[in-house]
Amino acid sequence: MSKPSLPHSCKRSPCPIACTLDILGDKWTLLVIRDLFVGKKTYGEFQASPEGIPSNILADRLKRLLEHEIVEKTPYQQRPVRYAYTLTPKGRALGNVLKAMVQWGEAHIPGSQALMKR
Amino acid sequence: MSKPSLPHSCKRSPCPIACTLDILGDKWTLLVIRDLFVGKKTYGEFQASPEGIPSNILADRLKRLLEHEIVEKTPYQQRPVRYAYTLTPKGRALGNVLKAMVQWGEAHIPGSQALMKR
DNA sequence: TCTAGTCACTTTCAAATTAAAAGTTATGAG
DNA sequence: CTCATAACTTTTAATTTGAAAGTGACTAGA
Repeated sequence: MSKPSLPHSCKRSPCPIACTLDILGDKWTLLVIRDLFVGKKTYGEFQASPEGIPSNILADRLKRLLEHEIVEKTPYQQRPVRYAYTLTPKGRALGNVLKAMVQWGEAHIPGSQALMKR
Repeated sequence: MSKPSLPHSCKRSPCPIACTLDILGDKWTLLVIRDLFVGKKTYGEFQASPEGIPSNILADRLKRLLEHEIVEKTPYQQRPVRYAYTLTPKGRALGNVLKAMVQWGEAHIPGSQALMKR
């Protein structure tokens, strides 16, 4: 017994950065979370964002975020049933990550400009 | 003339989060930057990190980080020539992004524990 | 000189992921 | 019926990733 089998989500190492990237280290996940932060709630609204996330990727990412309890899904109407996604406290805690990225992007990437309020 | 052609690095939209993710939105890039923050400098040191980045991916990411002037490469010896990578000011400015990820990971991912100093 | 070893990559190729587009399901409106 | 909408799912091709082996420039040792 050499590898002590990392608990839970930590797939590669116990480093919190590696663990975080195992969940949201890709091109799309944090954009969905950004959308939730600015008040978007539905599948259609996420799809309508200017970056144009592919539909299958969106479905996959929402599923992962649900599994990790970063977002919640509740029906906002019956017949036909339609869903609203919202951030959990765990998801809202990602605000600082987004904020740091906004700051870095605005300071260092020419042409980037904040759309996010706050 | 409908699409005003986004300047420079902004591939998908002018949102600073999207622009930032265009550069470092993947599973490995921020781990290399983490390594640089803790003082690792050489290709071999990056490869030796516990997550085990594949060699071709490491080469690709270092190239991208050089292109974006997030890291610099300088020979630290001749005959045979060997290189040291270091963060530029632009790269060091990513400290807040890493810090936010460490905080979130430690608070929300069971089993994750900081290895990074400060 | 021959052999082994180190470092910093590069190449190869199979497997996994992503992207684009079209299709599905449930339902209401006309 | 037929059309429209929201929320997905499926299909298929293209791209990216990962694992492993290979390369080039040397150095040190037998």
